[in-house]
Amino acid sequence: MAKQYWLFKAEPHIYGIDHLAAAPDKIGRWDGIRNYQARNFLRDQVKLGDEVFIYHSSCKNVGIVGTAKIIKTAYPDPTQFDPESDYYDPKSNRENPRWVSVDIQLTKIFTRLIPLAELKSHPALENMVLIKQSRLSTQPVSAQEWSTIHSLLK
DNA sequence: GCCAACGTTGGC
DNA sequence: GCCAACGTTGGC
Repeated sequence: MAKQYWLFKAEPHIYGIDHLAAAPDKIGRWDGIRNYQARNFLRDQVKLGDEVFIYHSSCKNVGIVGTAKIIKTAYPDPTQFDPESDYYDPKSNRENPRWVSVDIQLTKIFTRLIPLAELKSHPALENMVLIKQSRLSTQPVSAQEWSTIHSLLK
């Protein structure tokens, strides 16, 4: 199956591209996803080698800040079992975990943040899930959108 | 901080 | 299964 592209949202003050850049081998666990639609993408469709835009949300400068690749596909998100975690889910259990994580490795920090407003104003991006459905934290990106967004950096 | 959009919960 | 109430996301 062909490589697919994704967009993952993060609140940079909690876990953003800087955290990923500072991690050993620039590898991080993408956890804390607690929305079924977003979970289903992670669990059922995200594959090894797929590429991902990292998007910063709920902050002063919202937009795409870089890219990463999938280095480990879905496995149970350990934070759901940890009562100390903000992402603890008492209704989940180890026999039948409700939530999953994937591991990603940073591939590029963009030379500039591409603001949401710029994405919204670009005609070729008007059908992006990001723009059509604003409240989805992991979402597919088409190959054309992937390429268009990279062209904005030049 | 406001508020629109939308997901979740729970009574019936 | 419906739907009102409530909670969360996320841009501005």
